[in-house]
Amino acid sequence: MTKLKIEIERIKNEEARQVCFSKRRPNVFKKASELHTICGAEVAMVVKSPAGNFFSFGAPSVGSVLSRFHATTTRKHSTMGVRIQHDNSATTKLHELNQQYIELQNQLQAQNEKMKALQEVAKKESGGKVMGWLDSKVEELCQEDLEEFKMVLESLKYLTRGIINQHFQNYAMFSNMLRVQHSVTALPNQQFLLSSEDVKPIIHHVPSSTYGWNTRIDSKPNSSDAHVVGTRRYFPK
Amino acid sequence: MTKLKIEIERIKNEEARQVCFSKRRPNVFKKASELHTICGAEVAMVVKSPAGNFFSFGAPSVGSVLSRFHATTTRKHSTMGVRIQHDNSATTKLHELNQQYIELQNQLQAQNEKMKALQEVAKKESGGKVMGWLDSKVEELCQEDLEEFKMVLESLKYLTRGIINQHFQNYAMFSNMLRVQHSVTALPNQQFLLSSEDVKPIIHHVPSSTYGWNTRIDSKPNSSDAHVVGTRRYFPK
DNA sequence: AACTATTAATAATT
DNA sequence: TAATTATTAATAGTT
Repeated sequence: MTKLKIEIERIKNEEARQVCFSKRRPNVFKKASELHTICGAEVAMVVKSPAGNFFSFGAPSVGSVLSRFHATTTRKHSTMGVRIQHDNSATTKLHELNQQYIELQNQLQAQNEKMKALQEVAKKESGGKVMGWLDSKVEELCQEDLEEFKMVLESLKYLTRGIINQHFQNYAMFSNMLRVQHSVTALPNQQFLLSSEDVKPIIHHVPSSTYGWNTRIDSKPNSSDAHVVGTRRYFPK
Repeated sequence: MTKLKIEIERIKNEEARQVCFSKRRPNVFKKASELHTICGAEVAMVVKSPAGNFFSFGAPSVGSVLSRFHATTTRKHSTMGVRIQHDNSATTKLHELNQQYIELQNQLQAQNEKMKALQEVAKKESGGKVMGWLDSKVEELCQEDLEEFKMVLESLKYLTRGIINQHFQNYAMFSNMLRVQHSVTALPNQQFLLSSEDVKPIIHHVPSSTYGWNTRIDSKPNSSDAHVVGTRRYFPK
């Protein structure tokens, strides 16, 4: 993202990782804060540093946001509703869940890989104008068949080049020549309706405490990444 | 922060505020995701949009981070409403896994529901109106069902091919009559207008670099924020 | 910890 | 609306 674009992947060197965290964390909080101030959104954020220290940010407060989030989500699914069995059954259940969990993760990972492949296709298909607006969205698209999608992209590129407009223009021109009353504007607009169902919420339990703005919660009183919130320098232009 | 530096203060115009939120929110989640992937930090984030919709992001999961945060903070701040005792590692691990498992399930479920939305579109919008699907929130549609998606793609291809064919047919007809080459650029531009309404968009993004996710959770299926999506004009190049 | 050369984010505009 | 663009903000590598 700067000086050199880096891959979004784990930094292997531990110290460098910690440094990067210390640089980035305040900015994420800052963005979250701005989202609150500028847009009026409520935000709750908890971050655990690679060193194991907790940081939190909440506006108006972590607790208020989370409790409302919890109240909203628990209506449909209750995380806590799944009772935790003790000891014997716990171990068994753990094993089961672990299997299912791994399986689900694999599915998701597979999808992510497909997405990446899609991105590759999209990048190679550079050119058309429609491609431009498709491009950004493709990054977030999930689907199965690369080849088919490629074909669609190709088709869309033709559309981009104005074939639809040319079609209507030629049609109008042709009509004029024949002295027939025809206008492109007489063509009915096409309107579409998209409807969709509500998404089932993600589940989690909700602490109810309230924290102020920018808090670091020390599990250990040490900490190299102990400083709070962004240092920012402004240079004369 | 661009074009013109703006003050960090509440945007008064409601629509503009919502627009700003829609632009900024994904970036904040992205930053949070990167903090996890690059630095190995754990992140939990809950955002309530100005319209009242909840979004969440968690890596490795909202629940796992919050429960650990909770476990840490409860020892120091006794104001916590929910107290979780982790007696043994198996039980603790089970709880975390359970939460992650449920979240993953929900994510997959959401994807299936998106698929349903896609199906609806595919069924209602036969032939030419598939463009409406493209015109709308494509980026928010992820799905599993290959067959159904194929249907949409086929329709799209059909549409495209149809228009192109018509274009060429008319062009050929016109050219034959005049026996001259002509340029469409000599004609005033016509605009082909597609519009679509999106009653209730589903949002579910999976950052490709992590197994974190963010979700919009609808607290009420009403929709004060139901809004028209995508009037799109296609211009000749 | 400070410094830029770059990339990323985004406010305003179209 | 969504795409574009002119700026500002964030930051990776360096000092």
